Amino acid sequence: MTRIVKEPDVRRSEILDAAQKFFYQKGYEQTSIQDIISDIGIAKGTFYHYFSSKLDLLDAVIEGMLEKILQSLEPMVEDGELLALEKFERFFNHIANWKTENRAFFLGILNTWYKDKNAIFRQKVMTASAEKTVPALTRIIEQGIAEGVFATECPTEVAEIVLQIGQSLSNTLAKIILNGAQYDDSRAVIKRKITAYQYAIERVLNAPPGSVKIFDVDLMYRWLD
Amino acid sequence: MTRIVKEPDVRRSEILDAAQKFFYQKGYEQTSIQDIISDIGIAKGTFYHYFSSKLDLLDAVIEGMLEKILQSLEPMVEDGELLALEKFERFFNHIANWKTENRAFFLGILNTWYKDKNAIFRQKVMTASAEKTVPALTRIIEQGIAEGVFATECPTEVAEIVLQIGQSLSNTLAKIILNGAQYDDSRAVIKRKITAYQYAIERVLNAPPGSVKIFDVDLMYRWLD
DNA sequence: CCCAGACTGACCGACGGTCGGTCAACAGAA
DNA sequence: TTCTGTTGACCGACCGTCGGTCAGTCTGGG
Repeated sequence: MTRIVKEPDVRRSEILDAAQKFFYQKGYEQTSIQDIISDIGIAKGTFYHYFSSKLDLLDAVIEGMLEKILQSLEPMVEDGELLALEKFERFFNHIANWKTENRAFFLGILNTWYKDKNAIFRQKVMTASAEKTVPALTRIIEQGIAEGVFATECPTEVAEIVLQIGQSLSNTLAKIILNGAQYDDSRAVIKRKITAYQYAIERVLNAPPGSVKIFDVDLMYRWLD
Repeated sequence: MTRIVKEPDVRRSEILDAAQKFFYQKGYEQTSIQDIISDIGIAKGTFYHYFSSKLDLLDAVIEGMLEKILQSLEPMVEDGELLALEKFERFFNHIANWKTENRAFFLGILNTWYKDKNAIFRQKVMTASAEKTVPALTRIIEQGIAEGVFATECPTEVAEIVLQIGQSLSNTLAKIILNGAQYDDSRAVIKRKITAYQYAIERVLNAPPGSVKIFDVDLMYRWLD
């Protein structure tokens, strides 16, 4: 076959982009390296010239995904004008909005995402995003303590727990949406879950009752179709 | 080869037991069906006579694991004498003690358990144990509300969150133990994590400060060797 | 005697990963 | 300028392993 040489950075990005596409489409396990190299037209050996293993590729893909989100989050966290509660709200809304903007895309992903076989991908993304996000959230919490709206002696640990609760809520809601068509009371369930989880976050932060408004119930309703 | 016929239940248990053994030893992904059938001396076809797939086997193994624990937990939950706070404490200590009793066994598992490749197993056990445990914990929380020590309008959701925080703490501690030898301040970190996570659970339950004593710091120290 | 169903193991396709080798670009010596 | 050695991007046949299939064999209870 004709031999095509490209800049290593370009090649690497090609592989990464194709991989990300397939991981979203079919999940990590279900995507074969053959899928990726056929798609962009390179040989098996070329792939292994850039990545030492399939797991290595997965790590690189996830790193790339998170880098984008973190960069878009950073200026808001560093903003000197915003109050901690506002930052806290935007922090979570940022992700929710991003998901909503790519609604069709995410609905397509949802099924793949929660397949048993996709556990590695799901789990890696969750722990990686938690790890990468904790420092920023910790700073927001510390600011909140200084402003007197939060109260904790362990901001980092509270950040970990808050993120955990948030992820847990996301998972719960996602599963409701997946089975949503089956039940009439989906709306009620969603509302109760959001209220309860949000309240729990408030409690963990020792924030004044009703001060934490992180999740938009109406926004979530719109996913039920 | 000589043909050996056994009672279906016996055969099934044989497979289940061997599978569990290997899953603990090598993890789910790293265990091949060949490993299992070689160990107990049956043919490939026999395996697929009892289980439709490797994933089906995994589900069965996990179900078996959880059934044992839940059964040993049930009488305590139903006990009419115990206070909710006592039940709550025992609920979590039961698991911690079980792990401590099988210390050597668990230390051996730890490495396997947190391997990337073992994500499916880990994740399935965690979600399954959460799902199976929520009802019992919900009842304890409801009892606590009746006794005036807890306060929530959504006991089930709080149960979910509490378990989530507990699992999160377990994971954090396990990772500290795994890398424990590297750091001097492991003890301090463990203490801070336990304190913070336990306090968070207290807050979520709206329990009186210091009333929830779920995790034993000294017990955890002993894992550092 | 017969047959449901427990049991067998050769076989299959797909997959992750390896390896010997090709070839263009380039640097520096002649 | 021309020759030559080195580098590293690229190629694809090949390998071992794995989950899963299937046509067929054996056997105990009715």
